[in-house]
Amino acid sequence: MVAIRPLAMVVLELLHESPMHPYEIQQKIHERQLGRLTKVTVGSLYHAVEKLQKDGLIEVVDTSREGKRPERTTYRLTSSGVESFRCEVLANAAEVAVEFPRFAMAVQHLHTVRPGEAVAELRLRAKALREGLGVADVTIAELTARNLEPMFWIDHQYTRAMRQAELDWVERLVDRLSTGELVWPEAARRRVEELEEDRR
Amino acid sequence: MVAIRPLAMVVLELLHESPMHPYEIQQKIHERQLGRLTKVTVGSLYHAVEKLQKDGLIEVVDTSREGKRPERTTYRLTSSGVESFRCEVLANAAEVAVEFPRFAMAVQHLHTVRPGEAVAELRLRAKALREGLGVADVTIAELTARNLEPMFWIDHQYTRAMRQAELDWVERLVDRLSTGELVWPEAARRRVEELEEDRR
DNA sequence: TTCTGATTATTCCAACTGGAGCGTATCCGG
DNA sequence: CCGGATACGCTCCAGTTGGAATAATCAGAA
Repeated sequence: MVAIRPLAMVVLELLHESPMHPYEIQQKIHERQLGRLTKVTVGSLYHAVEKLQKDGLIEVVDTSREGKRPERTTYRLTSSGVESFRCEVLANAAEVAVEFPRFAMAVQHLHTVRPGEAVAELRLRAKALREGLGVADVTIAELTARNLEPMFWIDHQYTRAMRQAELDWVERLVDRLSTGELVWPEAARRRVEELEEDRR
Repeated sequence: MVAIRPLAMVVLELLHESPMHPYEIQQKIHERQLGRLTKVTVGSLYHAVEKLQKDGLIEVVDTSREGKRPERTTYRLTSSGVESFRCEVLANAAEVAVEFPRFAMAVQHLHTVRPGEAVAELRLRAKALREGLGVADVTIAELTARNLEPMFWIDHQYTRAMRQAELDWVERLVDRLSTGELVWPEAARRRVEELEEDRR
C-alpha cells in the first residue's frame, strides 16, 4: 500500500484512458486544465511517473524514438495500478483530509494588524471571490450548453459552492467588524502601536 | 521580498510575542495547537528558523547552554521581520490562493468508480463532517465560556463554516444521485465493467 | 539559405520536508 | 543507588518538489 500523491492520481487517470508517454500526459493536463486539481510542473511529472513505475502501478509499453529526438517512453496501467487508483479515489472521497488553507492562517493572525487595514484587505478578498464566482458561472454555463454529462464536471460545482461559502463568511466578518458586533481586542491594538514605535 | 511559507509564519507569530529558542517554539505550537494551521515537524521547524535568519527576518539574541545539554539559540524578530510578517498576513487575507483540496480531485474522478460505491463513500464523508462539526461546536463553546476575545479564535468559526458548506454540498450530491436528478454516465459505467473484465 | 522561434521530450540540481535517531539530563520506583 | 522512562534539544539523511537548462527538430520569414 504505497502512498499516491495528487499528481500521481492525475497521471493514473490519464493512463486509465489509454497508454501514453509523459510528454503527452503533460499536454492533456494542459488541454483539460487538470492543473486546477494539483500543482503540475515538468520535473515533478517525470518524477511521479518514475515512482509509479517503481511501485508497479504502471509499466513501460515501449520506448521509441522518431528521428534523433529524445526517446519517448510509453506507459500503461498495470492491474495493480487500476485497483490502487480506484481505492485512492474512494479513500479521498470518504476521508476528510487535514489541509491548511492559507486564508485560515491569515484569519488566525488577523488580530496582529490594525483593524482598518484588516477590513480593507478582507474587502479585496470579497471582491476577488465574487469575480471568481462569476468566472465559475460562465464555465458552468458553457459546460451545460455543451451538453456534457454533468458527472464529468461536478467538481466545478463543488469549487463554486465552497467559494460561495467563503464569500458569505468574509462578508459576514466585515459586517460584524463594521457594526461593532465583533470588537478588536484592546491588547492587540496596543501591541501594534508598540511595535510601530520600536521601529523608529 | 522573499517567500514566507506557512510554518515560517507560525514562527514569526510566536517571536512576535517574545524572543524564544526553537525548542520553546515547538512547545508553544503544541500547547496552542497551532499545528492545525500548518504541518509542523521538528526537521522543518529548524530549517524554517535557519532560513528566516538567512533572510534577515530574525536574529540571534544569544546562545547559552545549561549544564551539558545542547546549546540553545534564542532568536528574536528584526524590524524587517515585523514588517514582512505584517505584509504576509495582509497578503494572505486579500489574495485567494490557488489550493488543491483532496476532495475536489476525488469528486472529479468519481465517475471512474461504480455509482453504488461512490454514494457509500460520500455517506461516510458526510458522517465524518457531521462529527467534525460537533467537535468544532464543543471547542467554540469552550472558548466562548472562557471569555477569550473572539478575535483570537475566529479561525475556528471560519473552519466550521467551511466544513458546514462542504457537508451541505455532499448531502445535496448524495441526494441528487439517489433521486436520479443526477445520472451516472452510461459510458463511465461500461468502462468500469470493462476494466473489471480485463483483470480476470 | 540561414536565422528565429515554437515544439518535442527529458535531465538535472538546488531547495524543502518529514521523521528517525542521538546524546544528554532529570525524575521516580524498587 | 541503580535502571528505565521521560524531557530536552538538535542533527542528519532520504525522499520530494519546482523549475531552469538542454538538446534536437521543424516551420516559416528574411
